[in-house]
Amino acid sequence: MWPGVCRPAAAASTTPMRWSQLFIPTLRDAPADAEVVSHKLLLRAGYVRQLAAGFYCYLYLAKRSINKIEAIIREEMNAIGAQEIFLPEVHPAEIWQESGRWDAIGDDMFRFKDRFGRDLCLGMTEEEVVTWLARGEMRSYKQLPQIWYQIQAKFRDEPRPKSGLMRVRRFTMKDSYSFDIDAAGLDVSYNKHYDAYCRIFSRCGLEYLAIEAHSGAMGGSESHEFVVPSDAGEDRVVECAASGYAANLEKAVAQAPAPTEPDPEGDAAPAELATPNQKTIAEVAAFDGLPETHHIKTLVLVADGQPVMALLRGDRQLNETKLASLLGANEIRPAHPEELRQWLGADAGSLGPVGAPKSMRIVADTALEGRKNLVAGANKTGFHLRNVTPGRDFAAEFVDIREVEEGDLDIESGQPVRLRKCIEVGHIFKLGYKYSQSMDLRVSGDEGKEVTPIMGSYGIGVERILTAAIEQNHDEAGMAMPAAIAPFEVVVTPINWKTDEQREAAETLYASLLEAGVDALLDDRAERAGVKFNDADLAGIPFRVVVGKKVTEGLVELAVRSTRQSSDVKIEEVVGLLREKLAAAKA
RNA sequence: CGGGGCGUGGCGCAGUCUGGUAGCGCGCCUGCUUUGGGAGCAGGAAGCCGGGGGUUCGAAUCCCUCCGCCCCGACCA
Repeated sequence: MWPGVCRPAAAASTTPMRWSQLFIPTLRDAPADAEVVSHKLLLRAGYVRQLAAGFYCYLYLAKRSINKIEAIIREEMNAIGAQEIFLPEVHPAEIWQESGRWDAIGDDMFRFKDRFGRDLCLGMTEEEVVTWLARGEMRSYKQLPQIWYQIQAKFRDEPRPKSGLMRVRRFTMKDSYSFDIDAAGLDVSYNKHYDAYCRIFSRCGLEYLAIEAHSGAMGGSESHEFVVPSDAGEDRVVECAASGYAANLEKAVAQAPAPTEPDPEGDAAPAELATPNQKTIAEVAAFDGLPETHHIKTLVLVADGQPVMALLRGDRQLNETKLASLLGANEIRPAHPEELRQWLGADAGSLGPVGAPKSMRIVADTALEGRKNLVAGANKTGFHLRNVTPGRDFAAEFVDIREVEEGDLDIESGQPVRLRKCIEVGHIFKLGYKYSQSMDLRVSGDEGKEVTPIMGSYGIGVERILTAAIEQNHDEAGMAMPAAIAPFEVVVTPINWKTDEQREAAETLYASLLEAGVDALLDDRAERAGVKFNDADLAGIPFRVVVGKKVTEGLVELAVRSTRQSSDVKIEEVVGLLREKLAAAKA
């Protein structure tokens, strides 16, 4: 009854790696609700199943792949002297209240109460916990620097989970935290992470970019994101091949092309122009016959309760992130129509800086600096003003608040930049003193005085590496996983399991692969060849050794998943050849 | 949270408009044949049609309501 019992004894020790015994539920058709490639393939290849929106079960293949990713991360983290720890995923509200994030974060945090009514949350990240830990135990500058890391589940109550494992509510993160005595020390810890991250993503077989990033709600100064270019990504990255500049669109800077025509000459005072029902820049430009670049786009926003006027050249878009960081605002929203009428006496579409209340802060994009005789709203519904000259007719702070667009010119090289969608796989932050200060972490310094350590925090999304690897390596047949993170390195596929020579040769070959340290799988199913080939291709196993008729001549076939090339190889040479190919693929 | 779509065996879908007690393909199980890219034949198992309420002699189908999932947007370390 038990198949294993009547099999040759040699096979008994490795039973779990026989395909016939594994639970790999491959699907011929992709479930209808999967949209992006990696999501479809993860489902079809039997890697994952969804439990609920944003919550996934990782089946055997996914788990093996994730284990390999984690092993690479551990090796590289250990190599920079980071110490692995493991923290609770449930946190008491108190520590988050101390840092101020209990209130700052909002609905993204899963919160609940225990039986006694105490407030708890599921960890989204663990700055508070490590700071609490350090505060209790760290006494002296002599104990610094420290780098602690863990690989742990993280929870975020995403408003819209999507795209398979790309944006989920429970995921695995490698998060690390550094404590240093001063900024120079933080630079060292930060750079160690930067280098380790480069090695990790390379070893995982990803084509990635390290880009300048916005530090967002994390606080802190410098920040880099590690991203993988892919259309399935959600981050937009500005890149200049000539200079090597790369930055998240949220903070990217570039030079906007010059206005399409020179500014009109003359120094006439602003003059009213009736523009009935002409609201958008495009409408007004069509109406007055001037190019969009000769118009001032006026946006009124409310930043943490304070009204702010943002001015842009007509053809440009506001970058809210830039504006928010300039203002130091947590929350920014467009002003309501009633507010506009109250503050400026006009409706959206006719707003402008001339005659705006003195109390209103006005921020103008640098692309408006030095311009003259432009068109702006008159703060009178249905009217605009001609001959508006910044500096003369209104005062403003000139700051770069515009969003970079494809084709804008790189600051350094002057070459056009390009915009690419990317998947964020890692992010590193110089936190500064945000947590050590708010949570009273101090150690004694070398002169006996207390010193506040400076911190950094560093994250890697483990499942995002898997997702990005699939997005970057697939074809019609399925995944073509990088060897370093594929669930198995090699699959041995006998064409006809009932043929004694093929079965025995496959068993022997499989055993010697295992002995040689190759992570191999034996496809011992009584399926037809096509089924086995298709499943192996779907699952993305990098190398396949086919044991067919030619085995009687001492030949097997070696197929490479990524190139879909195959060739006959002498059976006694396969193991050595595979070891070479694997070493090369994982280098 | 706004807009759109979908919920019928494991997967993909039809049936809903026009009410009559559920069907197709793939997969699964058994047997025989077959065996180098998702085999053929024969037989078989499997669905309270997302939940609740209502209308009706009768509801997958009509009405009300709730829930879930996907997509676009908002949001997002």
